Amino acid sequence: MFHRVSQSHLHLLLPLPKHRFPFPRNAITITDEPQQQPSLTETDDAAIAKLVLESDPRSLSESLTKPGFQWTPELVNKVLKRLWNHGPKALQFFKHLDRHPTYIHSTSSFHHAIDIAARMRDYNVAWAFLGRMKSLRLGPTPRTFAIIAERYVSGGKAHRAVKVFLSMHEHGLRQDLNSFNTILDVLCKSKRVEMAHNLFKVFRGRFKADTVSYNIIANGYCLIKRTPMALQILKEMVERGINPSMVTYNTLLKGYFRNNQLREAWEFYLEMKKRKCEIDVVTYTTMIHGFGVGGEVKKSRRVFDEMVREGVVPNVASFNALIQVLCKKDSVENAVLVFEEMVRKGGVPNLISYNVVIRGLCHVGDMEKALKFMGRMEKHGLQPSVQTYNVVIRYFCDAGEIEKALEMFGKMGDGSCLPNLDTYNVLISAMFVRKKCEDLVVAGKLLIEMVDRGFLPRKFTFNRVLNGLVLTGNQDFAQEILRMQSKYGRVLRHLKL
DNA sequence: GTAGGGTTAG
Repeated sequence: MFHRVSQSHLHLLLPLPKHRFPFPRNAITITDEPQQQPSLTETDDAAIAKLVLESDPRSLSESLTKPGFQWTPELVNKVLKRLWNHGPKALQFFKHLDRHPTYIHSTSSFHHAIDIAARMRDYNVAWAFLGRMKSLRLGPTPRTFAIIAERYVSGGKAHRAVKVFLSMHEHGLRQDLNSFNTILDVLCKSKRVEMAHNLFKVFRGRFKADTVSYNIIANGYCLIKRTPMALQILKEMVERGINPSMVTYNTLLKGYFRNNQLREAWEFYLEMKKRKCEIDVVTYTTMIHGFGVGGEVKKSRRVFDEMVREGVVPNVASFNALIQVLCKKDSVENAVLVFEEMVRKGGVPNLISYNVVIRGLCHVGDMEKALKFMGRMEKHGLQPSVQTYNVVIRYFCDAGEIEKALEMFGKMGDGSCLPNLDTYNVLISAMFVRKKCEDLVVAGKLLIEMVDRGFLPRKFTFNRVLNGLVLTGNQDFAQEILRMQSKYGRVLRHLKL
């Protein structure tokens, strides 16, 4: 019963688009005369991303190497960012351009490519890029190793990350305090705090650990809600004659809130004042957010007023904190009032402001107003992000408005903002609520599409879709999905079907 | 781009 499915997500039900005329006319002019190089416009990166998405890999090379078109690192980076959620296409683009007769990739583009490859856990490709950088004498730089280490840690290979750091010198790079702090931070941000702390204890002497190093470790312990340990780190740094900074104190303060220790947080703040700390905008914002989500909305507002009284100017983050608090613990109406107040006072809402308000509106079921806010973003020079779409899609699904969710998803498919892992997960789950045969077919198509785009579905998702298809008599399609496993065998091995 | 505040559910 495909006829009930709306236009906007037809692309799921149809074969992939065939190669079309490369660039939208006028967006880019390709000429054979180098003298007439077109000037770059804002739409170039969008048009190129679209071309890459739609064209056949074999013909792509020619289109990209047409003489007369001027590539710049900035343009290449913009295109890579647009293709961020389509790793394979992004890398295809990068590799093709790497064979361009005259254009040579910049270090930052290599970093994007390495990041994308490693995120897909294709570490071999990432290292191959590093080798290519080396042969072009563009790197590697400390940043290159930071990226690789970060991806190893988030891929569950923290030990490899540490190894990479320890082998930096083999690539001609000095291990210094900066790179030491970076690896510590990478480990801490992924909650491998013990490992970071051990590394820290081994090397703090050699690298002369500084305030930053200690702050990173203290923050790590705050992230895993071990504030006593964070306090211990603070004590230790003082003992070793290293001065804590406002960053240190704000880190601890946030740690107390995160651990739901509101009283301790307040006492810590009073202590800061007693010690004549110059309470800054971060301190206040931390408290506005902390007290609010802890349920003390009045206190949150009082802190906001106190900040203004003390002559500390609230910035967007401060407003966002208050808006978020009101959405969660008060009413979305009041949150919107604060949003409007900020605009009236000349404050410029950013992506987070919008996402917070939109989520708040969705949460109370006011989808109409949420969409209105989405439309307003452009006035502030913003475009809905993948998070914006995900929120709206999620709440449409929760409300049972599957068609509208798919319609939203269709808008992303236009290429303005590619869906990410969360988008697919939310949408695939939603395909089970109506218990309709055709919904499961869509779920299957979504599953194939996400794998195609370099996302790894959870084993659960995979089995759920397969079972659903088999139960609804779609044996053939289930087979097709199983075949996909062998195609992507290496990547999907963890699924153990 | 060595560190701190603001965005994903109940």
